Amino acid sequence: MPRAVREQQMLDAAVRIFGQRGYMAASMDEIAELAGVSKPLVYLYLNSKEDLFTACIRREAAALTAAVRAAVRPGLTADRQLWDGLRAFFAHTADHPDGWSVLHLQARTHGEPFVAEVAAMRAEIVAFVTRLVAVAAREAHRDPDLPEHEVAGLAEALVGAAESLAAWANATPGTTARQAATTLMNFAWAGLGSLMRGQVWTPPAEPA
Amino acid sequence: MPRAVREQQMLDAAVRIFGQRGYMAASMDEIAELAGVSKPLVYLYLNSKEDLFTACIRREAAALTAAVRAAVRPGLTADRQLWDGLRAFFAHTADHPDGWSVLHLQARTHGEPFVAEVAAMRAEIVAFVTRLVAVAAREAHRDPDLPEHEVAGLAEALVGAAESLAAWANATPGTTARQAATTLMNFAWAGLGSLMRGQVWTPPAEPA
Amino acid sequence: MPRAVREQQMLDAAVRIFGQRGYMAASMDEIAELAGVSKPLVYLYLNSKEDLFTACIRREAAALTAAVRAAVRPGLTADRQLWDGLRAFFAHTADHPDGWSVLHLQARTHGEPFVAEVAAMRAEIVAFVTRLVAVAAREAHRDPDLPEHEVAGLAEALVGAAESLAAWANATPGTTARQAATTLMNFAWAGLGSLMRGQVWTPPAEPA
Amino acid sequence: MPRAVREQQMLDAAVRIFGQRGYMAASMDEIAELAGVSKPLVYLYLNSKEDLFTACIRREAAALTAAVRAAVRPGLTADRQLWDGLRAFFAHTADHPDGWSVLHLQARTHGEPFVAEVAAMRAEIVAFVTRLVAVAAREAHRDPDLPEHEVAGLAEALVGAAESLAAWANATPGTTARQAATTLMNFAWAGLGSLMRGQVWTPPAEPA
DNA sequence: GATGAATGAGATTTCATTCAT
DNA sequence: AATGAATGAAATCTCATTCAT
Repeated sequence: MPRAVREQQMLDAAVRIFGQRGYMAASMDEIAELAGVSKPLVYLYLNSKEDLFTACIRREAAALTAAVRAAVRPGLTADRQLWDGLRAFFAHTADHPDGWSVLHLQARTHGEPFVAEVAAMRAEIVAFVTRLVAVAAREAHRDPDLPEHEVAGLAEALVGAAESLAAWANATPGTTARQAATTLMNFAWAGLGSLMRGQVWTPPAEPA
Repeated sequence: MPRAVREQQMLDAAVRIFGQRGYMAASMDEIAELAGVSKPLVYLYLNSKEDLFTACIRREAAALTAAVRAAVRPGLTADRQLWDGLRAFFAHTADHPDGWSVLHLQARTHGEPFVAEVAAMRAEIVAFVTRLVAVAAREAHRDPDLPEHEVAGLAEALVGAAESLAAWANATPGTTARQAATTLMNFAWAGLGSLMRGQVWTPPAEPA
Repeated sequence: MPRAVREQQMLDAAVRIFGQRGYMAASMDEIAELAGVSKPLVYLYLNSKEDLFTACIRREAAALTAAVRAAVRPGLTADRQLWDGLRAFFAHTADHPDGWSVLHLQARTHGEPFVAEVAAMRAEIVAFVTRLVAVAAREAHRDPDLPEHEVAGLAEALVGAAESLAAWANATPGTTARQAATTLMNFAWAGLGSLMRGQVWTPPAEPA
Repeated sequence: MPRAVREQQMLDAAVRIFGQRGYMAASMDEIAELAGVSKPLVYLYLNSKEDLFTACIRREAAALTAAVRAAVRPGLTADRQLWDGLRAFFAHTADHPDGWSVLHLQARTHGEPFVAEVAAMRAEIVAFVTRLVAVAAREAHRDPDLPEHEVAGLAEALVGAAESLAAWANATPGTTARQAATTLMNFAWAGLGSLMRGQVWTPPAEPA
């Protein structure tokens, strides 16, 4: 059996085990067994547990961003782009729960190298959302512009909300990607719209 | 030295080590050493690594919910309650990064018993937020009511956004709890307000 | 059982196994079994295979130099000091063949850290012999002095001859430490004496 | 490429790796790679790691003895034969450090089969030196003859001194084969000469 | 003649956990 | 109440060796 095929089988198995058990609790024995190969072969192809985990992160991150990118058509309006992207995001995470667990849970809890790996992907998504918010602001002729730091915070909040809803949708039976996306669009787009019209929420004055 | 004090010292050490290394990478040796006691004593008081971790989760969850509860005054308006709660949340997570790491990262990545433990706390917070959304709907005389499933999704999204902002605020120097809360209120309250006024975002029709 | 005692038992076992099998072929399992303890205890006390081997080298080197030093009385003539030292050397290596194997064979074949460790001991012995040669030269009123580089080479040769004879004596039944020492003294002291009297061996001229 | 050539390339690589890493630390992978062939080919030609190491020992031993033998002309005086042999020995070991490491260090530290292999070569050299000592005794008309056991010990000591000086000369920059040979001749030949004239070193009487 | 693919066995090391005192 | 001493079990990783082609 050619090497490339075997390697994908190993990554499949590794994503499943890492996603369910976590990085440290996963054992190379178990991964090799699930992949249907011997342990030395895993080491021959993937070098070490750390490299194997990194390879999983990269593959799953690439798959997720590819799915989102494929769904978004740059010519459309900002809200339509966001809607399409969100649906693709929720659909992909629902279809690949172990991959999503690797990216969202496992990779972020096990030390710098992995955190950096997944942070790169997340930064890409946050940048995409930030771009959409800016486009929306332009479309709404907002004046003056939103401060940059504020935009970053908003994008961060939106992405966090999406991540959280992905887990919730997966755990709540009968919740489709379409519904999750609708909920988030209702929540976010109206909020953004209000912001664009200058309707900010003013915090109460601090007591002396 | 009385037992209760020793036990708290052990939990302090355990939260620090678990929060920084993760559940599996943390060693009982290191925890005992940091607590300044011998390992058998840790076992005498806390039984096992699993029990010790569970005790950590419970203590940190109780501390976080207590901090939020103490900040919220039931008599005030819904937005004021949410604002006060968010500020308390961001302040507490910023002040107890290891405890927050245990709750938000570690406990959710290491198997059922711990996931269930932290899910209970999260459910409590989501219920609190859900109550606030319902109150807001009543205050806005919204008619007809938002469907229950939709409210749950909104609360979930809001909590997720808050969790995400907590991590972002901790990682971005110069971002205070007050700023994080303001950003989130701007994002969320305006969105909720629009929703209350019936301004929903309508998804495009599916292609046949 | 107190720690110090157990540690010596482990070193005894380790010297035996290392001496017979070599550093790499020796397994920690075998050493632990011979010492009558579990493997983790060996690691608890001695840290690692490398540290354990280093500890063996140090202990055996200290024992050998102590034996030689104890036998030499500084007040006596140079030839008497050499004779006493050699007898102690041959006796000790005959009594501790595994220790001698560790020092002479194993430590010198397994990488820098160990080579350096045993080189320190050897340097001490070579220095002692060099001192004796210098004393002998003074006693013989040799004039002019032997060049320094030449003295170093002589000491090196003498120590090498002794090391070689130690192995030979151990492998040849019926050869006592006294006999080995006599052979070497006959060989070396006469040679030194001739040198002192200026009877050098002159190499033939090189052909052009 | 003809088999004999390939085999020599493999042995070249093996001697280098064995000489630098030691028998156990050397991996067949590395040897095959350095030889520029695949691992199965090494097994096809040389059978096993043990056989490969044995082949290395035999080749290097043959090369060393051949070099010495080629330098010695039987018709000359005993001291001239010794001098020529020593110079060839020091030159060869300096030119082939990995081969010398295999013979002098590695082969003697890794169990019976290899020890026996190299002992055979050493015995040949000792026999050659023994013959020279006997010739020298005849030339000096010594009477009575040196006891056989004593001659064996002297030859052993001389060979050991040479081995030791070889390592010393290699490690001391600026020391040529000629210088090492001169040092050893001065040390040894004068000693032998004295012995031949009956000037033995008499050990002190044992105390009761 | 030559190799890519594959593995059984065993190496060092770590860790949660328990006695005896 | 507290601990020094000790271990069974399992982790990652390496290596000599063999097929099928």
